[in-house]
Amino acid sequence: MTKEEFKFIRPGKVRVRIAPSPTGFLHIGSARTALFNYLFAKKHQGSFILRIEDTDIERSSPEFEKDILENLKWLGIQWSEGPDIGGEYEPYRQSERKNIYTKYLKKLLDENNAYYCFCSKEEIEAQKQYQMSIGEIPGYNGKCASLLTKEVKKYLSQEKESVIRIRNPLHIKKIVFNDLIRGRLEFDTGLMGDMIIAKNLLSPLYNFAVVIDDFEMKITHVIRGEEHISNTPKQILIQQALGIPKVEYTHLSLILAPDKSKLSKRHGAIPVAEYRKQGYLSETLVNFIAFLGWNPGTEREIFSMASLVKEFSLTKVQKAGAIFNVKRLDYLNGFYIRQKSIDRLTELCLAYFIEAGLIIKQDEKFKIKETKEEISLETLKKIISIYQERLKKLSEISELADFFFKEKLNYDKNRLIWKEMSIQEVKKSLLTSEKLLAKIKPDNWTKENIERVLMPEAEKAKDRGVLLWPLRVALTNKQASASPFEIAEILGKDKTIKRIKQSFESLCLKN
RNA sequence: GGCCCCAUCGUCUAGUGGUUAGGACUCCAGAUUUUCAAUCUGGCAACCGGAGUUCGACUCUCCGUGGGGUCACCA
Repeated sequence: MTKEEFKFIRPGKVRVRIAPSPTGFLHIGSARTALFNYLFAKKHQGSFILRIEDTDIERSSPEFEKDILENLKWLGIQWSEGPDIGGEYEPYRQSERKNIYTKYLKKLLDENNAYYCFCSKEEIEAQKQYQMSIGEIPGYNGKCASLLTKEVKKYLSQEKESVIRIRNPLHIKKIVFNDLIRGRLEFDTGLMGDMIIAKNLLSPLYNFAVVIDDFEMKITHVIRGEEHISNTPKQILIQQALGIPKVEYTHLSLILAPDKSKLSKRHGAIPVAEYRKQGYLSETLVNFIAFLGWNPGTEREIFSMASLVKEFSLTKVQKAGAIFNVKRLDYLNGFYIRQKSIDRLTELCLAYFIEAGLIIKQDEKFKIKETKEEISLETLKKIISIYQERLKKLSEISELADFFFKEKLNYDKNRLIWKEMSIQEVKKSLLTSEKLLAKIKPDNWTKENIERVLMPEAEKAKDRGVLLWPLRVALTNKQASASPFEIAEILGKDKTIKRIKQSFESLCLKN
């Protein structure tokens, strides 16, 4: 822990939260904010709270909330508090806390720190236009600020449309707070008009609900995206009107699209669920996201969640926004795939085979979809193991290994040809392979034996590819693949011989 | 436009007054290899500009420039 950070932290007392609104899927940006909050909490043995900010009923949806919860859990970012539902915690929801906001709203109104405003939207808009036209800063002019109680009551009883505004205390000229990443930040309150904090007693608006909740939930540190910097003075103003303590604010730089704009719904903000579907591992995403704007200051770059917790420090977070670099993500994912045990990797990959319609699962057994022939888990493991170090994303496995599950391959004649070989030479090469392989007894059909039989023959030519390339393509019909010995072993003697014959025949066809 | 934030290789970054400016990804070359990966070795590549402070600035200050955020009865 750095000295600066220490000033603000009492171990065990830290309480942080993430407060997503369920108006979209969990994307990388909010996942990172969640992760940093989580790491900070764990690092200081504190609490990490999930609060769903669904005060905007129009835009919120349970579908999004479900997505947020699921993917947070998948990433291993587990909240440590909330209504208990049998060993698990529900998140807090603002929609379930309305009476709390009402209480504080009434208090503010009673103490005359807030007031009803009956100005129409049109009126406000016109005023704004006018202010801008004469070069003034737009802001509410305070027309309703001095309404008599009698008048307010009258309008209210008439059900005249209204909102609740907070009174901007004139004696406060400047709002200053210390951002753990950015240092001292200062704002001029003169620039802020009396802001609307609620549509009515039952419908608080964002800035108000946040302040109340952070206070009620005893949040010590608010760690959120940079887009909230300008909300912070507003929230501090509300705290002061309410007479409640300030909390520590820290603003994380944004994750940027390749054009340096903010990652947004229409520009590259890919849902976490989508990465998951493509076959990125959660440990990849966690490691990757953590390093977007943070770095332990050493040269180590591979970190599990546990080691991240150990090393994490807010003060080491970069101030500038970071561009999301997919190439690096892929590299990391390849790394983590290579670390997986073959059992676990198989488990993960099977779903992709099934989804691609290559295999089906019936009564706990796997069958090749095309032939209904059973395929053992052992065989599937072998298939996956030979592609383990080639995989960048799990989803690639079905494309890479599809030939294991197909009866006939549509050979590309040219692909069977190695370098400058003629068709005749390719045919001869295939014949040689077939002849040699036929001699191997089925019981001895292992990759070692296959290699032992073929290699001496391949060595005879100055270029091993003369024998091995046509064979490999005969077995796979692919430009690139694992070694023919490994593939032949998995395919079995019969299928191997059959494929060599099929490819030979394809060479005999005109075009 | 107002207010605010930011600025080291193409990208993610280390660096807190004196360094051959380090690492990782990408890219390139070599080794290995039937192919593609993986792996190993090597290479290309950066302090936004200008003033100041200082014996000395990537580092501190100011001014530019550039990029970004935000200006709702959304969150």
